[in-house]
Amino acid sequence: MNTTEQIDQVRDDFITRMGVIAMGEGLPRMSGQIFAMLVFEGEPIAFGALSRRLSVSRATISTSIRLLEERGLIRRVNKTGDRQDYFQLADDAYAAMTKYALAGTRHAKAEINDTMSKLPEDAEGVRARLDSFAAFYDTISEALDDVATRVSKPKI
Amino acid sequence: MNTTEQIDQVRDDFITRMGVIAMGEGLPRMSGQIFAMLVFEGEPIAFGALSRRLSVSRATISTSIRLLEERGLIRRVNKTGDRQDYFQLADDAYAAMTKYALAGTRHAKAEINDTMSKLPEDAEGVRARLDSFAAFYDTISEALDDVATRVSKPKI
DNA sequence: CAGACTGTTCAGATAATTCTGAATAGACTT
DNA sequence: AAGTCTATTCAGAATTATCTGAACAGTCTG
Repeated sequence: MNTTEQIDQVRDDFITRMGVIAMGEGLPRMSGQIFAMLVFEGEPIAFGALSRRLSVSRATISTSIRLLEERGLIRRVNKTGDRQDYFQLADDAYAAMTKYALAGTRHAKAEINDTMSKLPEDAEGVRARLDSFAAFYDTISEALDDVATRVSKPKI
Repeated sequence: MNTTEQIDQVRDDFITRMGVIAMGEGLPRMSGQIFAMLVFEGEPIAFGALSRRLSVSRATISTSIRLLEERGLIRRVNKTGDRQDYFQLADDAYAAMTKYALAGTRHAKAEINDTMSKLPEDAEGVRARLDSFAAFYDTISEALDDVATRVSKPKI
């Protein structure tokens, strides 16, 4: 087995695993696999190549790509002289990932707070418990906020 | 509208919302709703009451409960003189929740590391990119670990 | 012991997600 | 302009997740 074959095998394995990990994080498998492929390859990959190498229809690539773009995880780039779209990791992909999670925990906290605001004055026990719950999401949010800044590339 | 009716309405609304939040965090809606109900009520709730108040079959309660127990989020308690099982939040429910997430990020990092170990020596670019990816999960893991300790009740 | 009640399991039903192929529209080439 | 290549959209197919009812085993009660 030569080096190229070895790398191909490692890459396919990595893609498979990251598809599973992605599902655990609330992302569709295919989006995770595309992300994994972009991490692995580094350089921009063509739309058609994604469809071919992941053995999946162009329609699926299109919708998976959209999700990744919406979350700020990937970037669409043009190669002059080629009509295809190319994709690569966003510069701040990991920060974007973190911020998305952060938005989720903040939203959860907001929902809890909103619930609390509707409680009658005398519902002290409930209020205390919801407060603890909200505090938990707050603690996580703080931690994620910290991660986001640590992970962000310093803009020069 | 009296206070009891008001609280009932707020509770049902809270349960609905938390079902949605739970889905966003990779938990089935019903598990989230049960968890929400236990947070809201504070005191132990009977198996039958869960089925009735969430308008769902006993089979569903049984499997949802199992998931929550496996994750250490709730506790099954006995009431003397009552054959039903009762459930309440685990003492360290929020810490358990955090630890579960932490296990996920550590697993992700392990998968990436495993992939790296299979790379041929000369695949420097790939190695560097996977290293950044792993470092990201590491940063999140650290943050979650910190949250876990901050959220844990000090055992007296 | 017979009957009532409890929680679990599992096959099948139901609902939700994800993927595909066909249709479409835009852009480039000749 | 006609033909080719591109990405997107969308209705329906395929897959996956979730819920249910029935069967079951255990436990209590009379």
